[in-house]
Amino acid sequence: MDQLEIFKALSNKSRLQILSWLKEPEKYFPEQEHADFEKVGVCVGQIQQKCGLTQSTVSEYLGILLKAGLLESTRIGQWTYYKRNEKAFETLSDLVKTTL
Amino acid sequence: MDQLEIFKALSNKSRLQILSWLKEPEKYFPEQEHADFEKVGVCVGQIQQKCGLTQSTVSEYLGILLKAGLLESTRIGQWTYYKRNEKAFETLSDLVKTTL
DNA sequence: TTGGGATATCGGGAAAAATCGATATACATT
DNA sequence: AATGTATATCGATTTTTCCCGATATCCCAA
Repeated sequence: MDQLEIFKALSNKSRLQILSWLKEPEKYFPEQEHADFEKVGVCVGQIQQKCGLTQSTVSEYLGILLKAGLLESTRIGQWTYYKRNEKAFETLSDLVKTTL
Repeated sequence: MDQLEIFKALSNKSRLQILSWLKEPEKYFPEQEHADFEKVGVCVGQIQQKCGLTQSTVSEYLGILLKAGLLESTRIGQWTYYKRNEKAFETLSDLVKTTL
């Protein structure tokens, strides 16, 4: 768990927004055909539509959050689904409380 | 408590380092003549020496951490002392756990 | 009230991040 | 094999951050 990398990943309004949407996918995204929110999360295209950023930017941002360990991804067919890694947020919370 | 501002403040190796030093001033800084670590923290000059950055950079960095609410400052004579605002770290920890 | 020391602010050059369009890759369907 | 769709990567431009030196401000002591 690289503190600096995580804080950099969190230093962007759009990325914070994405994380908050992914906290309650059923609230912020329409039904998905091929996969379950709970199991695998939300696909890139859905996230992109809400963001209002280009596909390439959103893909990169998701990569940044993934690399920092805050998201997990699953490829199913032509789609890549992203969901939060809740464990990472708990670990981060503890880190902020005890060692930061 | 502005999430984004806080995460930006934490997105820098030197600033993280400073925060960690200020967690245990007596361990990382020599005795101070004019003030108490517990009460007011450590003065800019001491912090600068450990950083190896210029005086202006360190002053700016402390300002960033102060503005984000992570530090508190006290002016005594010609010195400005900075110490951690532990309450802010607890609040941040909770925020990461519950709302982020 | 003048000089010196501590800190803050200003202006700038270099490095990194944000963000895009274009293109590549990967998979599914026909 | 060819086409279409979803995502990833590349290259480029703009914006932001990093970090410095120079200067200004603030405070103390002589």
